Amino acid sequence: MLATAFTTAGDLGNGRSVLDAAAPAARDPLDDRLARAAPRTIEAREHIFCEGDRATHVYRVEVGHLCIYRMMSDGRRQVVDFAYPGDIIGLGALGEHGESAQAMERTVVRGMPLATLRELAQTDHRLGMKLYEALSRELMAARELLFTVSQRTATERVAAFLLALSRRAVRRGESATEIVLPMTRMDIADFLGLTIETVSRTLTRLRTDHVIDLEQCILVTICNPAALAELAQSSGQVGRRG
Amino acid sequence: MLATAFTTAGDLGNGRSVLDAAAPAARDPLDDRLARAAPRTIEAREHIFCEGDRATHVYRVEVGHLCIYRMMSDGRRQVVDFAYPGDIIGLGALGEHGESAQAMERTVVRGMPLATLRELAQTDHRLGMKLYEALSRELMAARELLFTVSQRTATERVAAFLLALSRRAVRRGESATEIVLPMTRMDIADFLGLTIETVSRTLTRLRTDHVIDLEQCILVTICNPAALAELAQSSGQVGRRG
DNA sequence: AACCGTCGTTACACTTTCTCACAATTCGTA
DNA sequence: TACGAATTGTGAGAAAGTGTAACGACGGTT
Repeated sequence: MLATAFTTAGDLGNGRSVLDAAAPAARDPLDDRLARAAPRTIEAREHIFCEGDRATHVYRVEVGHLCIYRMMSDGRRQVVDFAYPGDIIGLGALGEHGESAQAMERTVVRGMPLATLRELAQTDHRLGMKLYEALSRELMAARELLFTVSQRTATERVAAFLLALSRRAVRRGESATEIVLPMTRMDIADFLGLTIETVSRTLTRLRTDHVIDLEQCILVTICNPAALAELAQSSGQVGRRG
Repeated sequence: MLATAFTTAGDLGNGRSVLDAAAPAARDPLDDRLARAAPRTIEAREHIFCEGDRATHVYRVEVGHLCIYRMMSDGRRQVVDFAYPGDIIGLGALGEHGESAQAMERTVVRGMPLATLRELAQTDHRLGMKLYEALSRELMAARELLFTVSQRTATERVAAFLLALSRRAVRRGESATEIVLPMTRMDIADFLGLTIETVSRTLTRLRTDHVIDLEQCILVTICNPAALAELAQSSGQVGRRG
């Protein structure tokens, strides 16, 4: 499912998608191989791999959700991405992993040894290109997130985040307006470069403004997608060059 | 020079370097090819390519400096990287460029058509791997910058930025303490997610604290590298989890 | 069922950074 | 060399987001 491995981060943007075109539904050697791989179950809060671990496999998420993050020595954390079913993780690692991958709930993945992947890529140039493209897409996603975190206000970030999850849900054939947040407020905060309080406050304000509805902290209903999109773009102006 | 194409962004971190090991000085087919390519001169403020342009070449900087950035519809800008001599740019682009590349002064690059690159990569797997690695390194760099912008204070960001430039200068055989800033304050601000005023103020404070010395806005002398490194790590604490 | 720990929400004081205004400096050009 | 334009530096007030703390809701355990 490389073609569908768009990341949350990549979707934070303004809808522009450099690489959207030409996503062939053709059989994928990586897909085939992964389908035959043995599934592996990770319990909630456990890690598939950690920062600094030797990179041995790439994984595809089958069931559940993962949080991909990096830690700083003083405890500050940057969530780099959330992995959903169909997403491939561990692609960028050379030698050792630069991030940790933690299951947010009980999660099932299928893994494929890097050595095998390398062999396959050498014989099948199409696969090689696909890997390159997937990595390139991750780079785009990282820069999109960088943009969001660096230039946007708290409201814009949260709104963009919800819209990203919405688009992603649609891509999986789920509802665009009923969004499940499998991650904690802390995860969201560390993803968007905010504090949990600000995330909470912002979500509350979106609710009182009737842009979204919140149930049990986990289920978000987008009541006013247009307003949400508006907020994601330019909040109440902001930015010296607004 | 793929092996030396570490980016400013990638150096912002705490010195950890996932990929430092095994940088073979061996002949590189990409290098060979680029060395034979015709040089192209770009005047100050002109672009090699712009966001949305069809990606046709990868380029290696020979002389001068480039600013790689993305624009948002409302004018906000995110500088993604600064390219120095030896750096390769345009690697991640698939189809069309996701960023613009602007010369900060008169700059010379050598370009290589993507088609040629693709051909070479198909026959030479070593090159294919190198390209993949270079892209992976760019991803790491992007995430490092994300971390910096997302989690660090203004002082930490500026300090980390100066240290990154210093390391980079060393790598090119230049002085570690005498740093030239070929970019404007605006470029730095848009790189670090700050305003020019904050960048200016922060630099001034570093100077009054005798951590650095400033001459002509462009030449920075690091007087106290240890203090600068200290500031880059954890400023005066800050961060709820400090 | 009561307890405990975790997570999320809310309020308020506080800090950092931003915005705006203007002075000083630098650079390019005449 | 002098001028004008652009860039950079500085200060004061405003705004956004943070830190702290208290409280409530939820889920698992005994």
